[in-house]
Amino acid sequence: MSSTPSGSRTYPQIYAVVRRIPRGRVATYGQIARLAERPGAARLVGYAMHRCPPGLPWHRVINAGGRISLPAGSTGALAQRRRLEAEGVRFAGDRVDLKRYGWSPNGAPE
DNA sequence: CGTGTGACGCGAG
DNA sequence: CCTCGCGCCACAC
Repeated sequence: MSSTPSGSRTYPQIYAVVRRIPRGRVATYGQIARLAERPGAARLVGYAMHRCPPGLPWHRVINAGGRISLPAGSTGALAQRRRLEAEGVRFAGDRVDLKRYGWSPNGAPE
């Protein structure tokens, strides 16, 4: 237990965390990495998201700056923003207020 | 079986 | 506000 040989479990773990993000809320890569028991591996989350399987609310994952990481103007970025707005997430310019829409893994029911 | 790399994070200048 | 650089880990070639 203490040493969770997550090893190859890392990806599934990341996906599991992303799936837990409630609708209308967003989580940052670093936060997900931490919840996936891989603190500091934010890049891994990004890597995992790049390979995200279908059915995953990948659009609820943004960077710590509250911005969409995908290249601005790219199809993915536009799709992500559109989905978030469809869930009630408002954008301040090209940024999201994490204080307001940031997901609290501890108990914050929406 | 080694190297590079990437939807990141953050301190410093 | 910006840029620069290091750390980080699994996966692709």
